[in-house]
Amino acid sequence: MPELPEVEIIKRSLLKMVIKAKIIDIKINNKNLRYKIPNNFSSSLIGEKILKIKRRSKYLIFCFKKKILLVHLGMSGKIFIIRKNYSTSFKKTFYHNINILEKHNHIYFKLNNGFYIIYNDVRRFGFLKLYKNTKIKQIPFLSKLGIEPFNKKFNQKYFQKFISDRKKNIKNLLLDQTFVSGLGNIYANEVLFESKISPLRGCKNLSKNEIRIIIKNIKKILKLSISKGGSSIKDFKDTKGISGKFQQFFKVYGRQNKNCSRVTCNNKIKKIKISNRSSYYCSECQS
DNA sequence: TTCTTTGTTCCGGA
DNA sequence: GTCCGGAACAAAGA
Repeated sequence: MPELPEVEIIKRSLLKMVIKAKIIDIKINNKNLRYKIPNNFSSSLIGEKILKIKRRSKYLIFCFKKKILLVHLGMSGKIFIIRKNYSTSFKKTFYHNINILEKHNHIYFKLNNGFYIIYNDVRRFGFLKLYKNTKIKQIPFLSKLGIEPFNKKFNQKYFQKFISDRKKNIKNLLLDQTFVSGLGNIYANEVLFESKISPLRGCKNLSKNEIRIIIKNIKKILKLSISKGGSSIKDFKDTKGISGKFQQFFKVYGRQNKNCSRVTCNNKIKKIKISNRSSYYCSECQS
């Protein structure tokens, strides 16, 4: 699932390979993503040069001269950068030895530097939206977002001020994108495990030290994941290889009934639902 | 056929 | 007015 670290890795790959390139053709196989791709999508983008690529939370932002393309990968969205002759079928293409199923390649961007950008999405919960003559801060999806976790202003003072009149539990607080933007369910679980805090704790009852630890671990785990993801992409061997690498990294997510990752603990990881989202935690280590 | 998965939005109740 | 959580939504695989 693409969360902030995965999106950051994709952005870095794109920066290396397609920055300053011009879009010379677009092929749309399926318009029905989260939001339907409008009819003028291709004609609006063909001829445009990719001037900047940014990330905000889990959103990718492609900047053109007077247009912005906003991309959200949803649950299963992927972006492939590939060098391929347009006349050849993509059906049997391998990318880092991953077989790309043409069935789920919804949009191809052909660039003037020999590369294609492919938007692939099995579940089609992701979306691409084009904005004309709009500033990044004015885009509705981005204007409501809270602070980025790596921002220095995401600190103790900010945290304490935000929770002063909140009744939420800490798990829901971490998922609240107006509080901090970019944490998803997986990393919220991992951060709380690392911080030894129960996901059910009311955020108002957290001590100063616990808040300090949570902030530290958010930054630490996201950074670690970016470094792991970056290196593991190189090592991907096949689809099994991917899940293996990711599972290796998770200490609590998806580990219900398995032993707690802390060697000093003999407890089993519990799985509960908090606000309809799966929460994994150790009832011994996290309180 | 039903359940699960995600981020986002909407809505009713407090 | 604002906060909170539940439900709905998108699609597909198990």
